[in-house]
Amino acid sequence: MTINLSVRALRAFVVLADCRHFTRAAERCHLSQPAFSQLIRRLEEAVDARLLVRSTRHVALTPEGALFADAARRIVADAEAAIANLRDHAAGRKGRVAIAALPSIAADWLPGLLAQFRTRHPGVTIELFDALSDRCLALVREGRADFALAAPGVNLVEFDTRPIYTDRYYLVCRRDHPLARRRSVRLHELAGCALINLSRSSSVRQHLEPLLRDVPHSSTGLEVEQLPTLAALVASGLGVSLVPELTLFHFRRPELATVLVEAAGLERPIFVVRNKGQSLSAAAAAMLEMIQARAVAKRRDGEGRARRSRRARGS
Amino acid sequence: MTINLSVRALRAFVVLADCRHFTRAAERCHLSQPAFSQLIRRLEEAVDARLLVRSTRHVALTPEGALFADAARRIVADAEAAIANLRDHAAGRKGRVAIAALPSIAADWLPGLLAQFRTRHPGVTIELFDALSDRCLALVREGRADFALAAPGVNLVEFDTRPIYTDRYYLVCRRDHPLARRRSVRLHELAGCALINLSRSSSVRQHLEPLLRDVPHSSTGLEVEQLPTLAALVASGLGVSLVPELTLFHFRRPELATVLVEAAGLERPIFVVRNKGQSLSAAAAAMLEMIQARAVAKRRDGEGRARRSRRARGS
DNA sequence: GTCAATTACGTTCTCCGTAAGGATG
DNA sequence: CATCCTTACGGAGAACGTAATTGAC
Repeated sequence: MTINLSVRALRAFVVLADCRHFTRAAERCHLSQPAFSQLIRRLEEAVDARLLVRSTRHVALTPEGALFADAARRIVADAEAAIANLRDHAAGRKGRVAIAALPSIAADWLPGLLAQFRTRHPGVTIELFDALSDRCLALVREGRADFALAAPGVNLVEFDTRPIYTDRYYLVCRRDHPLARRRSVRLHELAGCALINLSRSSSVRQHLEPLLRDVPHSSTGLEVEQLPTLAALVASGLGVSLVPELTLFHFRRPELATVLVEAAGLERPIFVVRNKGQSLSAAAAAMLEMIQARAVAKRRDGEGRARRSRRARGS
Repeated sequence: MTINLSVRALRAFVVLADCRHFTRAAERCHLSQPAFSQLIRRLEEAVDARLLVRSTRHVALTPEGALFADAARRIVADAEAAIANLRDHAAGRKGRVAIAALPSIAADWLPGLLAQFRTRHPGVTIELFDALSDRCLALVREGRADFALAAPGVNLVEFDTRPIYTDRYYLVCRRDHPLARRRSVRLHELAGCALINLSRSSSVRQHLEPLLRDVPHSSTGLEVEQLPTLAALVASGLGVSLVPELTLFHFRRPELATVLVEAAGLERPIFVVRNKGQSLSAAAAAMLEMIQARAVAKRRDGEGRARRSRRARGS
C-alpha cells in the first residue's frame, strides 16, 4: 500500500491537464510522446484510478482527474518551493544566524562585520546576544545561538571549541602615571600600583586573579561591573586597572593612557563555541567564516603593532 | 534544472529524520540498509544540499535538513491525502452528484431511489434540480448537472443521449365519463371529448399537439401549467386530458379515472442526457446505474401490467 | 488521409540486495 | 570487538526512444 509517486509524473500530469494534448505535453516535458504516454499510464496505475478519458482525437479529464490535478498542482508547487527554499538557505541567501558574544566582542568586532555580512547576505536574519561567557554558553546549549564567541568558561568540554583569537591585556592609567609613556610593561612592574578590579563574576577577573596573586599591589577595594564606570574611576585618579584589548574603546579619552602588559599566561583566549556534533546552517557558517577572517586579520595587525613597538624601543 | 523527487525518497527522508538511524529507517521502509543509504544520498544529490551529518556512529540533520524535513513531511502527507481522497472519490465513497430531472421524474422515481443511494453512498452529496426539459438541458450544458433525465427537447444533437424509459400517455377523466371504465382506449376514440391542455411551453403539449391534429375534439380553451390545477379542472367536469404515466400520481383521486391511451407515436421517450465527451464521476456513474436499473424494473413492470390488461379484456 | 494516441521492442539506466570495507566508541 | 554507515558489484526491472499500429475525424 506504499505507493511511489514521482514529482516528475505529477508535473507531467499537470502539464497534460493544462493542454490536454499528449504530444504537446510530451514536448514541454522533453520526452518522446510514447514515453510520456507511458508515464501517465503508470501514474494512473499507481493511483489506481482513471484520470483521463482518451480518444485518439481528444483528451479529457475525468472528474476524479480534475480533482487530482488540483492536488498535483499543489504538491508540485510545494515541492518546487521547498527545493528553492532549501537552495536559498544552502547558498546563504536566506536564513538566520544567532550569535552569542561577549559584550566586548559584540561592541568592538561585530558591528562593522555584521553590516558587511548584511550587504553580502541581505536575506539572512541576524540575531545578536551580547552576554557574559556563562550566558553565552547557555544560549548555545539551548540552541538559541548557533555559536558563541566567548572566553573560557567553567566547563567547555561539553562543547566543540576552537580558539580564534588571543586577547592581550592592557594597563589603563592616567597620562600622568609613571608608566603611561611606556610602550609596554611587564606584570611585576605593576607592583605597588593601586588596582581597581572588575566584579568577581566577570571572566576577566577570574582570569587575572591567580596571576596577580604574585604581584604585591595595593588594593583600592573598588570593584565595578561596567567598564565606563571603571574608565571614570581611573580618570579620576583613584587607581589603575587591567583590561583586555577588546575593551580598550571604552578608554579612549585624552586623560587616559593604555599600555600593553607582557606576561606569560596573561593572554585571554577567545573561542568559537558550538554544540558538539551539530552542524551550522549555511548562513551561520558564512558568518563564522567572516568572523574568523576578521580575527586572522586582527591578529596580524596586532603582531605588526607589537613588532613596530619593539623596533621603536630600539631593540 | 527539472529535478525529480520521488515521494518515496521524501518519505524515506522523513523516516530517517524521525529516528536518525539508517538501519532502523531502512527496516521501516522495507529496504536493505545500503539501498536506503543510496536512496538518501541520491535525494541529497537531487536537491544539491547536505541534509544530514553522518558519522559512523551518529546521524544528525543539518539545519537545512531540518527545514527540508518539514517540507517533506508536508508534501508526503499531501500526496497521501490526495491519493486517499482520489480513491474515495473513485470508489464512490465521496463526491457529488447533480441530477437535473423533469418534475414528474423527480417526484415519482427519484425520492425512493435517492434515499437508497444515500444509504449506499453516505459520503456523496446529492443535488437535485427539478425543472422542465429545456432548463434541464441548460443545467447539463453549464456543467451544473452531471446528467439530466428529460424528454426530447429542441436540440439534443449537442448532447450524448440514451433512452432509458418510454412513458405512456393516459386519459384522465371523471369516473362518470363514458371511457372511464375501459382498460385502454385508442386515440381516435377521444374524438368529441373536451380536452384541457397543458401550456404550450410544456414538453407534453409539444409532443401531443401534432398527434391530436387528426383527432376532432372540442377545445375547452383551457390551458394550465400546473398538474394539480389540471386535476381539479378535470374533477370539476370541465373536460378530460392526456398526461404521461409519470404524472399520474397527481390524479389519484376517488372522483377521477385514468385510462391507458394506445396510439402509434404516443409514447414519450425519457432520455439520459449528458455532455458529449465528458465522463461521469464515479458517484454520478453509480447513481446513473441505479437509475437505469430502476428504469428497467419499471419497464418490465409496465409490460406486465399491459399483458395483464390484455388478458383481462379476454384477447 | 491525416492527426494523435497506443503498442512493440531493443537499449540504457536505475535501483535493489549481497558482500566487503572502514570508522567510531 | 561490535556497531553502523559506505563502497563495490551483479542482476532484475524501469524507462526511454524509434518504429509500427490503431482509431477517429
